[in-house]
Amino acid sequence: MRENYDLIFKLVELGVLKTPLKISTVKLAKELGMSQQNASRKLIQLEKSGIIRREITVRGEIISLTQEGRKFIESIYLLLKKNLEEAMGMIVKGIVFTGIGEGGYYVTRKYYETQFLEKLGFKPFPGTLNLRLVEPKSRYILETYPHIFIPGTKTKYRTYGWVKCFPAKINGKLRGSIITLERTHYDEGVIEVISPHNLRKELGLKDGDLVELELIELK
Amino acid sequence: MRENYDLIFKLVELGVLKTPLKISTVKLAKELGMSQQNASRKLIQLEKSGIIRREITVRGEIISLTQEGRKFIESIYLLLKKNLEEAMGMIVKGIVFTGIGEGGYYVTRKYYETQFLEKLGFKPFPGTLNLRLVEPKSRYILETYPHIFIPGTKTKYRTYGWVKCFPAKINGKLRGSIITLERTHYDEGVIEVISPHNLRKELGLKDGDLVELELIELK
DNA sequence: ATTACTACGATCCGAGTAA
DNA sequence: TTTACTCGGATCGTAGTAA
Repeated sequence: MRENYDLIFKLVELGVLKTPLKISTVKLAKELGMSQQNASRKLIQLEKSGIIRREITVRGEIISLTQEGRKFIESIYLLLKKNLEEAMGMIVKGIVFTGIGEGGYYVTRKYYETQFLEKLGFKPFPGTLNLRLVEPKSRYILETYPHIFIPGTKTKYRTYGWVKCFPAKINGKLRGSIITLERTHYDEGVIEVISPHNLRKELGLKDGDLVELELIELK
Repeated sequence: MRENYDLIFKLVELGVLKTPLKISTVKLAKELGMSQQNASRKLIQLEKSGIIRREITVRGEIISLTQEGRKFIESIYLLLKKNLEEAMGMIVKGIVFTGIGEGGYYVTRKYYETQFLEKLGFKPFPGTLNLRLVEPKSRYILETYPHIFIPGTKTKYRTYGWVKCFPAKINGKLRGSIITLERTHYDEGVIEVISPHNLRKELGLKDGDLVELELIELK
C-alpha cells in the first residue's frame, strides 16, 4: 500500500494531529491540487491502511488519526529530527596552508568589503586563511547549507565573481566565515576563511595546523 | 513531479544529510524493496527536480543533497515538529459528575489492582473520578495517544474487559491516569480518572467543577 | 561490476455520473 | 450539496538488455 505522503502531510497541516478534521473531499482535493474523486479514493486507502478513521456525514467527513497513524507520523518526525540535528552545527575540518595571496587581494576590494560589512556584519582582516579540507567530500555538504550570497559585479576595468559565505565559529572561539569563490585557483578540496580577526596571529596558527569550523545556523 | 518520499526518507536514513552517500542502485533498490531499474529512474527524477545531485562512477554513484533538497526536508521536519509539539502535552478538560459507582467497583478488583500497580506504578484510591469531556471530540484525539493497555481476563465467575490507561497530571498537581474501559455504561463523551490520591478530597472537587488533565508522554 | 534504455503489464488519476 | 463508483488514458514499476 502506497503511503500517500502528500495527503498525510496536508492533513497534518490542516491540524489533524490536534483535532479531528471536518472537511469535504472537494476542499481537500483543492488543497492537494487533485480531483475530488482521487482525494476520496486516497482517503479510503489511508483508512484501509489504518492511518486514519473516517466518519462520513451529509455535509463532509470527519477525519481523525488512529494511534497507528500518529505513530507513523512520529516515526518520520523522529527520523528527520535525528538526522537533521546530527547534521546541524556541522564541523568542518581543514589544514592551514599558505596560498598565493589571491584571497587577500579579493577581500580588500571596496565592493566586497562593503558587502561583507553589510551582510556578515564585520570588516574582514585583510587576508584569507586557506584550508585544505580533511574530508574533501564535506565540501558538498557545505554547499547544501544555507549561506549568504554575494553576487558578482562588473566595473569598467574588471569583473568580480560571486562569493558564498558560511558564517562559522573558528576553533570554538573566534567568529568569521568560510567563503567559496566563483573565481578561484584552488580545487574543490580547498576553502578560505575570513574573519574580523587576524586568525594566524590570534590563534597562533602555522602551516599544517588543524582548524575546526563550526557552522553557525542561519535563521 | 511526484516527490518520491519513500526514496527521500530512505536517503535520509542512510545519512545523506550528513555526508554524500555512496551507494549502488542495486543496494538502494533492495533497501526500498523495488527493482534496480526503478530505483535508478527515481534517482534521475529526484535529480531533475533539484532535490539531489549525483555523480556516477564505475562502482556505484555518489548522492548528495542540493540546498533545495535540504530545505525541502527541513520544511517537512518543521511542519511535523510544529504540529506534534502543539499536540503534545495535550490538555483534556472535563466536568466532574457523580457516577453509578461502577468504576469504583472495577478498580478494586484484585486483577486490575495488580495490573495498575505493575503498569502504572501505583495502587489506585478505591473509586474513580467521572468526567464529562468539555470537548467530546477530544476523546478521539485521546484514543490516538500512546497508552498503557491492560488486557481483559476471565475467571470462573465473570469476565473483565480491557482498560486503556493514559497517565496524566491532574490540575497541574497530582498524578494519576485517565482510563477508558471496554465495558462501560457511559458514552464516548465520558472518561474516568484514577489516582493514588483521593482526588475529590485533596483537590476539593465537587460535581460541576472543571478538571484539567495534562497527558504525560509515554517513553 | 555498474547505470539506464525499451517494452509491457500494473496501477493510478480524472471525467462522468449514481446515490 | 455530499461520497465514491466505473471506465479509459496516463503514469509507474519490472524484466530484459545494452553499454
